[in-house]
Amino acid sequence: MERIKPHTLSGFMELLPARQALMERILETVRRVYALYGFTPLDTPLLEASDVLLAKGGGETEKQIYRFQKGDNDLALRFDLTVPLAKYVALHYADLTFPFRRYQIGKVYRGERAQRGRFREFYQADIDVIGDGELDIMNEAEIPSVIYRLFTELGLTRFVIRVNNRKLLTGFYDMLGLGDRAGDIMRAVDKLEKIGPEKVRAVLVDDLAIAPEDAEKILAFMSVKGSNAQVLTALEAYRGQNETFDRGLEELGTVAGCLAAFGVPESHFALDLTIARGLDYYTGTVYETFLTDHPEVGSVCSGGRYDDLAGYYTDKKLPGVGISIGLTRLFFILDDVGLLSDEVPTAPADVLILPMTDDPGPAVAFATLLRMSGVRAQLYGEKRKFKAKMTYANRLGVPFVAILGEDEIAAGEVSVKDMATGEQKRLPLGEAAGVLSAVLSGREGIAPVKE
RNA sequence: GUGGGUGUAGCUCAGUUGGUUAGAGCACCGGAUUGUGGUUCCGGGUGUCGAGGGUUCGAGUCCCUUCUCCCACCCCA
Repeated sequence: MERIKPHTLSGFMELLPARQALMERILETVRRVYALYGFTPLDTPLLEASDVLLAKGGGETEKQIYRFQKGDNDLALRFDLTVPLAKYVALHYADLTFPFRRYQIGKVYRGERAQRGRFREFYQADIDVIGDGELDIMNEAEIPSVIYRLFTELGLTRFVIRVNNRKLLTGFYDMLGLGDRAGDIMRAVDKLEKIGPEKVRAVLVDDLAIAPEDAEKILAFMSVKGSNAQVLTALEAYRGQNETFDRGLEELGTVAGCLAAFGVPESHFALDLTIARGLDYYTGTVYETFLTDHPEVGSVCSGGRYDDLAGYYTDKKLPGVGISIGLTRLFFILDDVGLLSDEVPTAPADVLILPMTDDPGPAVAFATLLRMSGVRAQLYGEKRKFKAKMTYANRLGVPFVAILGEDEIAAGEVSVKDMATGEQKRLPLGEAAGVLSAVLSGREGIAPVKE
């Protein structure tokens, strides 16, 4: 028989058990924090009708989406969680309560070429607040606090949430009479940090045919840096020339002004005029979160305010604000730089029970007793040499082994071995269960990431 | 989609101007130790040299085709 060489497609992450356990822990943390802010869980199909997913049409989406035929059905894999949300909200509009706050964690698919930190299948963890007709600015101000809380609970300390406002930018470009070029310009300016001001100037002037004096004004505007207060003060100089700009400045001030009350320290928050976000549907506050030590992998969390979520599906005006965390990318980089915690108990069980006799009854009964006490217990039933059983325990990383041989069974006891210290003790069954339960509780609450 | 690399053991890699039976470390398996793992010692190579074709007395090595994966761009989490 000819064997097929097993392989996993590039751009698809596949983890070994210990790593997967850490990933699950991160997923749990994300769910817990999102729920803490009043977001309700939502799930939607991985697969949708192509006409639904591609309602917007054209552009990168069409190029990158996985699309195929099954019978007469034209299907596509979701490439983000926002479009499915738009469909969902339009479809169930009558049954939802607005503002609708949902979180969704799921895999999305993009048929682009994989590279370091770029995946073709990856987890996104989204939150969005959808308003019916209107949505207060406070929702935009609250978003950074969710990011801050979540990243902190994950164990991260070195990250910065960068915030900008699209109205500020479009207003500014309108002032220069470049409103219709805003998209191209923003994309060029977005590269400032990566390629430097000289190259951005070249792109603006040579590639985009922007007048040199306008390019100077753009670069001067983008060079506004400093504390939040300093940036806001510097922006005051532009006030009064454009209504949209002024509104953007107000909004940015409001968002920055709420930070302290929301518990976000200024050290983890930066007004950054170069942030624009590639997606063109943002209309207000935009967010990008970077790991301070690893800017090269790009944003691990981004999003913003949009005015029209579901215009392709409904007449209802549904403004919203949301963010998406690239969990797979985040996990990849943390693992890559050795930041994933090695203190998290990733063993699949706390106690491995080794029956030494032909009759498994006593071992099964002890396993049941442990599980009743909330201790994760696993039975090892294979008839192998004792040494092999111990090796198995060692490789699983279980902290305790419980040995039930003839002597122990006859005495109504069990030998409990602490794998870390090598210490071994014989205890009555009930007492052993109590001791293990007590020792093992209080091992929770360790962040999945160390810093 | 564009451009550039790569491919030898489970992993990281070495392999001379083409030369006979393809190597190292780690990992893994067995034993020392039949009720004690993680340390130590002894033993074991587990391989379609990515695939197909060609040149040659002879190909891991040279040529062609193809696939794969990686890196960068585009774009993005």
